Order: sequence, then structure tokens, then C-alpha cells
Amino acid sequence: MVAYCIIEYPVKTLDKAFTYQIPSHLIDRLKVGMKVIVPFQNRSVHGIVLQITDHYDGTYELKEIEKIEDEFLVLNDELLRLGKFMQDITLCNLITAYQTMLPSALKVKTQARDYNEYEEWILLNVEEDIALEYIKTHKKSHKTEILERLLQEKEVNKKELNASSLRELKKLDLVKVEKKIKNKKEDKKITLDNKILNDEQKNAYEKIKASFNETKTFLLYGITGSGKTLIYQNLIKEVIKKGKTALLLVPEISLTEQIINIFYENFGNDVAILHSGLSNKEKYEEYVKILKGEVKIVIGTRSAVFAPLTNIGIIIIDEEHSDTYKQDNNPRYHTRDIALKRSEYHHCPLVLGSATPSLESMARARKGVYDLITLKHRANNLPLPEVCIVDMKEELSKRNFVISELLDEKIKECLEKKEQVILLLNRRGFSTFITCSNCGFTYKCPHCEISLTYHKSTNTLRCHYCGYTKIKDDICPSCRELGLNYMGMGTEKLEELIKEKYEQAKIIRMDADTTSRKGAHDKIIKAFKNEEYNILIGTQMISKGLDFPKCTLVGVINADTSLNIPDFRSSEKTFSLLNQAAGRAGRSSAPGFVIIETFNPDNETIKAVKNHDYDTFYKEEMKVRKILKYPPYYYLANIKIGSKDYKEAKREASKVKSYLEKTLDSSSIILGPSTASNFKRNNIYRFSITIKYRFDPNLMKSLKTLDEIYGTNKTTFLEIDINPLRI
DNA sequence: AGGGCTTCCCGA
DNA sequence: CGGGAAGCCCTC
Repeated sequence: MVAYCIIEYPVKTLDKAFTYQIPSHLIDRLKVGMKVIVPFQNRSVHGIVLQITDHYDGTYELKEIEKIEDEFLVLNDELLRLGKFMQDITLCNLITAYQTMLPSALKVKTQARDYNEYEEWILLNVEEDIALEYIKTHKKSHKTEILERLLQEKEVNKKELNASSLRELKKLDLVKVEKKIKNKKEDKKITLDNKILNDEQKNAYEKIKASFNETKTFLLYGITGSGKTLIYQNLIKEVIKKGKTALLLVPEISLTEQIINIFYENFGNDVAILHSGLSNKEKYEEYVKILKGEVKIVIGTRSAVFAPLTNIGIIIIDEEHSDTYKQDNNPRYHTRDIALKRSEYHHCPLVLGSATPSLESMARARKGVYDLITLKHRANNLPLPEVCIVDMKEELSKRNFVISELLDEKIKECLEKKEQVILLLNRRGFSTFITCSNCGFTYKCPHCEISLTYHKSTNTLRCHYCGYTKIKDDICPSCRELGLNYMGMGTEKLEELIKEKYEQAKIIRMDADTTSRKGAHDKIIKAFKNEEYNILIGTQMISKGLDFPKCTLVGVINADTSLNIPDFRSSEKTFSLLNQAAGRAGRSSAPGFVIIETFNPDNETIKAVKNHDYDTFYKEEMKVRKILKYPPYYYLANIKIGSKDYKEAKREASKVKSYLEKTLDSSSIILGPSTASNFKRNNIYRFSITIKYRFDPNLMKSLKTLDEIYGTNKTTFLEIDINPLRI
């Protein structure tokens, strides 16, 4: 018997099956999909068995498989095929696909940090009768009470017990301490009090339920607060009742604690959680639990889409528009594509939920590819917050550069009423674009309609899509003033300013800098929820899924920052960001108020946010996408070519372009090569070529060839991103 | 990937 | 001619 194995090195030249002899003592145990250790040249490497056959007629002198590395981790037939599928659609190495699907990568080189919080539990250290004896022979005290509790409950959290008595009991060796991972179920919040579905929710639920045994994709489009989670919950309950399993995907685990708690509470030990914050060991344990069929529900982030559930009855992707669903390094897969494939395999529905669906999904829904289900009302019947747009051009003349008159007034009002304020300033700022500080003008590429990026060294403005270049003007072409400036105002600066302006207010900031430590997220959110602070300042990370009942005012500072990011999706991102941020205000009894400060008060996207009008936004944005041939009208593929040598990079990029011109269908459009958005990083010059296509039978073949050619090139690298989120 | 093997280049 | 660096090539 021989086994075809793929080995651990993610290199193009090695990304194929190698044949090994199966030693007789392994013949019964070895299965396809298992992790094994095989000799390779003069060392031992990890591998995965792809196929087992009983004859070998090749010419190689076969070596024997050394051993089975793991009896549990077996990729089943579905997952083996899924890996090949991923290889086909992303052009990654097959081994890379399998490595991302398995919990601990094949190489166990890096040990992940342990992010768990631990707590101490007290257990009896002696037989029960000895403890009883002690209670009988001693008069009633804290100590005997502790022992009695332990006899009943077996283990008790240390926090609940008297510390000094405990110390004495420990000295007597009657009890012992055990460290345990802090159980997340403990700090759960109250679940939704209204568990009955309203008419809209019920309608959605029934529609999806009717397709339980079909491969069908639903777009569940429901405004913020329409209660999508409750629908998920009921659907999953039903699926489990039928003896099947469920997969629920969420954008970021840290911000979705509410969902997790709800599911823990309802389904307890049937739930497994998978996300990157787990240690390798934990991930492995959760994975094995799923493999063994010990859990019925898996909740997790992007990579959880590969959870080894069998007999899946429903797959749900919550906040389907979130860009965290696309992996931005190899393999560059989109969770949606993988989920769809799995729903086909399991003949089960796929539910995409969002308040601001991606244009791709909405377009498919409108075309009838997906089933569209709309939720128009908030579950608690609260009105949507009032949104007010402030024209910052006018404010500038009043010398208000950051905080407008209206926002100032409202903040003060809020502070007086002891209500909370969220200020959103989305500035992560690596894209340096030029704005006129006088009139708000920004440069756009005449061909691509995206913001031009400023290159200081050459004093030019460039489009990193098509390569269009122009020299920066001295005066603003719109208002003829000397106002052209690189606009820079980050959350840190804003915090300073707010602290000065509202001395009595307690202020906390949440952005990439203040949350780099694990758990910092949670801490800030909890502190704000507990009303330890009055004002929360943050980047986009404060807009998602958080629920602060006491927050009645949301202010968006310089809404243009995200609008001007040089990306064809900037409008879509802005709409979803602002819409979500607006949804943070007035979530409980008090009505919410939202102020958006902008230099472009007439911008259609911003107006649509004001009116809570996704449909108009969708219509307008689709027009733009159609004219400029962007998704969903065209698909995109992006190629990055890089080298330490500028000339070589440039030369190779042109070569790639002419190869594409020769091989691609004439209907495809090839843009570039242009300098990539991060043109020079780590001393590597990067060029970018973008392909817009609708249907091109040659595309994948051409890209694959390019990938193979450059796979062996040591000085020039080439990366392919199919359906990129950003280019 | 990475180790062995060939080739290349320079000093003696 | 020798030794060390650089490139090449192969891996079941």
C-alpha cells in the first residue's frame, strides 16, 4: 500500500503529492486526511495524506511513512475537497489551504501566547468522611461552613470564600486550589427579555425554515436593532431539534460577546467557540470536540468557516458586509465563498445578515440569486435616532475647527443630563491625501473616481489604480485659496482637545493604540458601560455592535476621512460605518441624536445616512459602479509585483501586463502597472496591476501561469488577490 | 524550505 | 591549486 502525501513547506515547487510506502503496522490505522510524519531528503517533515492506493507503478524508490502524527485530526472528505476548492479560487498552495483549515498549523514552531484569564477554585483535598469528621468535631465557624459548601458543590470560586479561613484550611491540607480558565458563561448579561418573534421576524424565520433542506442563500437585510440575533437563535434551535448542526460566523469575537453569551445561555455545552484569540492548545481542544461531535453549534470568526462539523443544517454569516471576512494574506479567501460551497455540500441554507449589506450581496439578492428578506422595523419599536449634518465650511468661518457649535451644545447638554457621548473619528491615516482646509476640496482621479495619493518625494498626486499622475497645485483648484494641506487629526489629538474643552468630563479613548493589549477592548467597553466615563472617543472599532444604553449622542468628527480614502469602496464603507455609528445612539428608552460633521454636506452618501436610507444609497452607488466598471458589475483581480530593485520591479510589472494583454479575453480591462498604495515598504518597490473582468475563460489559467513562473523567481515576487477588498 | 553539490572567483 | 562564497537543484 502507498500513500500520496503533501508536505508542510508552502512552496510552489513542493506543492504536490509525494508517494510513500505504508509500513504494515500502519496499514489498518492510516486514513486519508491524517497528519503524518514522513522522511524527506535527510530529515523528517509533517505532511497530510491525500490518497491511499494499493499499487504503485512509478519509478521512485519509495520511503516509508514514519508515523501518524495525530489520530484525531483527520480532514474528512468534504474538507479535503474544500481545500482544493480554495486552492482553485484563490490560487494558493494546497498545503497552505489545509494549514489554514487545521487548528494548529502543521508546523508547531510558534507557541501562541496564553490570553486566558484564570481564576482559582477551591476543592476538597481529602475524602468526604474526613471533611465530615472535621465538621462534627469542630464548632460552627467559617471553616466548617466552607467545608459544608464544598461537600455539596464540589468546587467553589475562591472569591466567594473567606480568605483567612481558607488559608487555615489549606494549612491543614483539607482543601486545595485549582486554577481554571475563567468561564465566560459567568459574566453573562441578561438575555433579550422579549423572546417572542414579532411578525417581521417570524416571517423571516418561517421563510428560511421552509428551505432547511435546500442549498439556498438568504440575504437578511434588517435595520440596526431589528433583532436579527433572535431569528438566528430560533433557526439554530430548530436545526438542532432536527439533529443537525449549525455554524454561526461573526466578524470579530471581541465585539460580539453579547451574541456569544446569548448562545451560551441557550445552548450551553453544545457550543464551541473558535477564534484567533485562543491558544493553540485551546483551539485544538475545541476542534477535537467538534470533530467528535460533542458540540452542535460552532460560533467563530473567519477561519471558523472550516469547522469540521458534519451534518450542517444552517450556516449564518452575521454582519456579512464586514471586511474581516476576507483574509488579506494567503490564502486570500472570502468567508462567504467558502460558506456557500459548504452549504452546497450539506444542502442547507446560508443566511447573510446585515443592516448595510455589501453591494455585491444586495445586487445578487435583487437579481434573485439570493432570497431577500427585509426587516424594516426595530424590534423594540424605538425610533431611529435623528441625524443632523453640520457643514464644517460654515463652522470654519466661526473659527470652530473640530467641534461645531451644535455638537458643542449637545455635548454639554448630555453631560448635564448625565448621559453618555460617543465621538467617532476614523483616522488610521496611512493614505496621505490632500484636502483644501478652506473648502474641503479633494483631488480625484479623472478615470477612477478615487482620491489621489500624495507622494511627498516628487510632490505629485497619483492614482494607485491606474497610475494617473499630476503635480500638486499651489492653490486649490476649486476655491483658489492657499488651503491645500495634508489633513491630519487623529483620535489622540482629539482626546487632548476634548479634555481641555470639557474639563469636568471623564474621557476614554479606544483605538488601535489603546487596545493593543489583549483584553483592553473589553475593559474599555465595560468601563464605559458602567458609566465610569462620560465621553468615548474612538475609531471605527467603537461603531460595531456595541450596546450602551446610556449613550444618547453620537458625534462623527470629520466624516470625510473615510470618504476620501483612495478606494472605490470608500462610499460603501462610509455608509456602513456612519450608519452603524448612528445606531449606537438611543438604544434604550431615551431617543438618540447623531451629528455628522463634514465638508461635503451635499454628498449623497452622507445624505443617505441622515435619512437612514440604504436603498437610495444603493441606487446611487450602483450607478457609479456601473459607469466606472467596478464590482458588482465587474469582478476584480489584483496583482502585486515587487522587488528590491526598482528597475527590475518596473520591468517585470510591464512584462506581466503584456502577458495579460496577450492572454486575457478582449472584454477584460487591465489597469496599471501603477505604484502600489504602499509603494516602497521594507525597501521593496511594489507595482500593482488590476484586472476588471466579467467573464473571462482565460483569466484563471493566465494567473496560474504567472504564479508558477514567479514562484521560482528569487528576486521578484508576485501576489495575486482575486476579488480583493482593497487594491 | 534547506542541504548538498557544482561553479565561480580570487589569492598564492 | 585551494578554499570559500554564490548559485543550482532536488526532494517520493
